[in-house]
Amino acid sequence: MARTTGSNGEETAKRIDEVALKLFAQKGYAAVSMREIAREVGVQAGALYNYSPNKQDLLARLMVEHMNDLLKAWADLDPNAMAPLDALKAFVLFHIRYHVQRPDQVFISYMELRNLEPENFSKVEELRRKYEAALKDILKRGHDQGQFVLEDVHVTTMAILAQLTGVTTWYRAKGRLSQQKIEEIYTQLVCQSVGAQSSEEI
Amino acid sequence: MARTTGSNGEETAKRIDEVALKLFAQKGYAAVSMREIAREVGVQAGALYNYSPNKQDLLARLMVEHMNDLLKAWADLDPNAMAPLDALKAFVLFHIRYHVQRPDQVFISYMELRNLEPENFSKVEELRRKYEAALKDILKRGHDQGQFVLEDVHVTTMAILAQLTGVTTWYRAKGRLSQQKIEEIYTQLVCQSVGAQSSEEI
DNA sequence: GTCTATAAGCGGATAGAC
DNA sequence: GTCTATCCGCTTATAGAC
Repeated sequence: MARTTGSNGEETAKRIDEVALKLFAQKGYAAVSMREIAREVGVQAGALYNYSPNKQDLLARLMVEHMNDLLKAWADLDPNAMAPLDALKAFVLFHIRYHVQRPDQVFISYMELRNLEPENFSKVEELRRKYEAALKDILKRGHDQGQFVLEDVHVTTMAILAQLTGVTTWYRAKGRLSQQKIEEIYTQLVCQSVGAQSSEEI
Repeated sequence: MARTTGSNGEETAKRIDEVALKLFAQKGYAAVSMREIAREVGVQAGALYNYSPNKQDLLARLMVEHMNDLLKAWADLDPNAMAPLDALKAFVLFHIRYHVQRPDQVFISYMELRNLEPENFSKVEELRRKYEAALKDILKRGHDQGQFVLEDVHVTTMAILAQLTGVTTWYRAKGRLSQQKIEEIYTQLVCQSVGAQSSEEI
């Protein structure tokens, strides 16, 4: 079993993150032991501590990195240049596609918040708020310009986010509906929910 | 500390459920120990096993009882007698009010599913599907009668449920908005999302 | 960078006294 | 019905050899 020769730090680091992510998403942070992660990576438990000072840091790092990636990916679309309705549609598509491609990252970043120690919680929460603000800005712009019919920007933001994030709980690649079809359904649903047309004026 | 005299089985049973529910919701099932539950109840850990054969059963019982209560409460409203739009509004109000009154029960019944052993999971899942079917039936009736504009009954059901359940993640009794105001916002949002008017024809 | 070995403690669960 | 005491496996994390 000992494979000191041929060991490869970078490869191990990558595998630890992959394995930890998968197991945390599957069973929950508290239910997964460092030994279990190590076993699946193919190293002994002690070796994990070359990459994270402790279990908590491993979780926090996964979550922070995910949130940063998410924010960057959204910012790369340059959404501020879009009209509110276009931006809203872009957000719906972006959010669903991001979920479908990285279900585990998205899942733990919502589910494992309560297992973060206060300091780490604050970091992740700040990034989460930034992501929420992305949708909030779109709704605010659309509301201010009279294009969206909604009662409260904040509540509507939270409602739409919960709705979109919920896709992870039931989406399966081999399911009844194609991903594209699901995107269409959600686009229509969200546009309708803010009183806008999803597919007119093409 | 020993208080054998004056012990009271029924009272203890109730307190165990209350405490376990609170702690499971706060920290997650796997992160809560039987000792911690016992401490908060005011008994020794061994005493808990007079009420549940093991920790898993304690969780499963809380979840099954909650789902049964939820289904009964909804059925008591006699929703089948209502027109689709009225039934949809009733569902929105019911779901939000139920969440706000029993946030912990609702929370664990969604979050702790993955910590249930297969047999218990099946039981809870069946009850969950029944609850989902309640909303699904409303949407189907409204769609069949041409009152709702929606692409897919199942996906729309899951989307609305996720949206409504999401209220627990941010609702606070002392928050900016009254519960009634939040109910209004969600009613409008949901009605709009299925292409129906929330407040016309009164 | 990884291993083995181990520290130090907490986990679920049980037995038997009262 | 509750307590005390206990079994024993598993937990995170560290130390030091290679």
